[in-house]
Amino acid sequence: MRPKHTTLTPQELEIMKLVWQRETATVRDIYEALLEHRKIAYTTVMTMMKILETKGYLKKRRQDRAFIYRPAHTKNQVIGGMLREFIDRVFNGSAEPLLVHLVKTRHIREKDLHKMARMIEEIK
Amino acid sequence: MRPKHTTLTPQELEIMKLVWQRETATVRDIYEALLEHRKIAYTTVMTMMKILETKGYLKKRRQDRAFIYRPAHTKNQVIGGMLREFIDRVFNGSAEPLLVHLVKTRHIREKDLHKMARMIEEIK
DNA sequence: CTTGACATACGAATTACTTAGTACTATAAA
DNA sequence: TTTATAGTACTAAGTAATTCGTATGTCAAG
Repeated sequence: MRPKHTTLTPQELEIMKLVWQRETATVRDIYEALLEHRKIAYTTVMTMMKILETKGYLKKRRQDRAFIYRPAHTKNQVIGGMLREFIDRVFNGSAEPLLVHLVKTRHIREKDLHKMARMIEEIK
Repeated sequence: MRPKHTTLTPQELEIMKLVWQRETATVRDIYEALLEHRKIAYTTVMTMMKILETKGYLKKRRQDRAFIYRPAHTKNQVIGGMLREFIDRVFNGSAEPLLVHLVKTRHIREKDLHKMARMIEEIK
């Protein structure tokens, strides 16, 4: 059976970001990183990481007593998928109105656009 | 008390889009529009629109027997807020990596970037 | 006046998300 | 060997999101 949609929820994404930073991580690693910013229980982190494994975002492997987790996909793959889903849902699939928003709300500046134009030149 | 976060969920957004298109709408209007694409109960739509009113996205006014709903905020305001929230959550607040994604995945084309550059010129 | 159509009000059921407690196991230190 | 520590497994509970059913009221047509 297909794993449905299973998009990353906010808390799941927060954990994934930490794992991507590290390439590899234990529950304790992530637990301690999260603790810097907010109160959370160790078992909560464990549950989340187990869910992430079930959803196919993390792979685990036993090392001594603990599990070592690593990302199943690159950050670019996953973030790219989230971006596509967002554009589909909010902008009906076309990126141009998104860009209009970025420009009009000054989220993006002229010099960044120029930087992008240069980037396109390099790609092709 | 502050209204918490109350971001638009996917189904709520779907309804809001239809109301924005119409400026003003009854439950029946939206119900019939949604029916074109999927099976849904009239009361489901009613509940959703009531929630949208509670969250402050819709305003209602009685006309004869039925309520007439209208948007409490413009589409640009709300979509802009969603975009900002997305950028914060996924890209830690900076729009530039988002742009990089758009370019690399060919979601956005060179000519659109040029169009944007021209738009910036007009703004300032 | 009765009845059918159409509206709201209320509430319930299901699923997903988020958090965390308790029980159990294995290792390492005393 | 006993015990403290650090790990997993299992379970539960609360809230939000999504869907829809039943009860009820009102108006208009017959």
